[in-house]
Amino acid sequence: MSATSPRPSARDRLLDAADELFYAQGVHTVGIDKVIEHAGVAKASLYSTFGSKDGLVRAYLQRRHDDRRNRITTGLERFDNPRDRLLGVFDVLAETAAKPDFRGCAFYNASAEAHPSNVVQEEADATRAWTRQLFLDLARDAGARDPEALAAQLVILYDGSTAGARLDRGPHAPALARTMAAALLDAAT
Amino acid sequence: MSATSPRPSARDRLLDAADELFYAQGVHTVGIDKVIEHAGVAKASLYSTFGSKDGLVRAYLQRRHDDRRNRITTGLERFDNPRDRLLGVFDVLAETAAKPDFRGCAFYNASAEAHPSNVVQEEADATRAWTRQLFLDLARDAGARDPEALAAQLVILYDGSTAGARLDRGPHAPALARTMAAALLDAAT
DNA sequence: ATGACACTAGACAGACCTGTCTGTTATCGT
DNA sequence: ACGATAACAGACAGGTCTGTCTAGTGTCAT
Repeated sequence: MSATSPRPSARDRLLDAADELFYAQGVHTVGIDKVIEHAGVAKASLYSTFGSKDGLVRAYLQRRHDDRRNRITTGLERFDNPRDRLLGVFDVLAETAAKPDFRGCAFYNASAEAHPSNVVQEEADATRAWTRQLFLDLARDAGARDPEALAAQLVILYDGSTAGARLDRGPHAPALARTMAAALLDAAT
Repeated sequence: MSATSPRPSARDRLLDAADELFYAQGVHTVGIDKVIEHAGVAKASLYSTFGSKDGLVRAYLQRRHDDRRNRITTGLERFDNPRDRLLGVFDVLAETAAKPDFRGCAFYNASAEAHPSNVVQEEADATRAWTRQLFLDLARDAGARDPEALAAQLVILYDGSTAGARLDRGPHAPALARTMAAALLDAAT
């Protein structure tokens, strides 16, 4: 066996541990010691790799952003027409929210833990801008009369059903948001 | 002058300070010492009144819940027909979100700071149930064919525009949600 | 005026936090 | 074979956190 896992680098193990712990318990609640213990890594490795806890938090959020982008874009590939692709965003959300470890939007959560850390603010803004642009592109492709207006409405449905899924613990809100989005789209084309 | 402020009790000053600090900076970030200093109160008074920090957090959330209920119900009194009253919930939200110190839903924020504290969970659930019932009553009064279904949709708009107002820092999302709610209501009666 | 009560001030214990630093081991390219 | 690199383990400093405890102050009803 040569291709079998030559043990991931300290960096990767740290990111894995950070993802799991920060998302499940909050970036502020989880201390450095818990992360390195869970990663099986020395503290010096963390600080030589990421510089500070803030650096690790930033890397965690960036990876969350990447993962989310991939999850959505690959999730939409299975659809072959613009309408389904637009609504598919809510399908993907419903799938994600159905998982037992779903805890809502990592960016909102991190941002709510305050410490007006601009690190979090920046990453949250970046992800939000991406989402808005995604809906704008999809609305255009689907032939909406006013894509900007439709996109803004879809963002509200997306945010609302994400929050609802977290607070009510289940994918009902995303499923409902999908039917609302369908009605919106039909009225807007 | 006899009726002029005989200095509020330690309890009231603690709640005022907790409200201001917890909401602005998060229940986890803000320590006991900051609260008592801001309230001008001795630490022993806090612990004899509320028992623990968790007790103070619970009282803070309960007062938030009461304030919100009052804000909404009195805010709706100015409307004289069911339709405006239903949409008025979003007007009130837009007014609240326009204030510079608005930081989103206190319950979601506190819950996002984790420590799977059931105190927070309980209070959040209570507020959510109240909101759902409010929309249900208003939908019924407005003559919706399926009040339950309409209420569920309105909750999504409410959650989404609250989150949007926080993350995008302004009352645009609530205003948009109001027009969406109007369309929903017109289609459902 | 006396005792109950609400409150103040602040020291303290014990835990936990971030970040630094020392010293050791293993792997790899040359 | 050797030096660089990456990683390990863990002690330590300095700070902050919650919660407890002692001791003193002011007010009010009896």
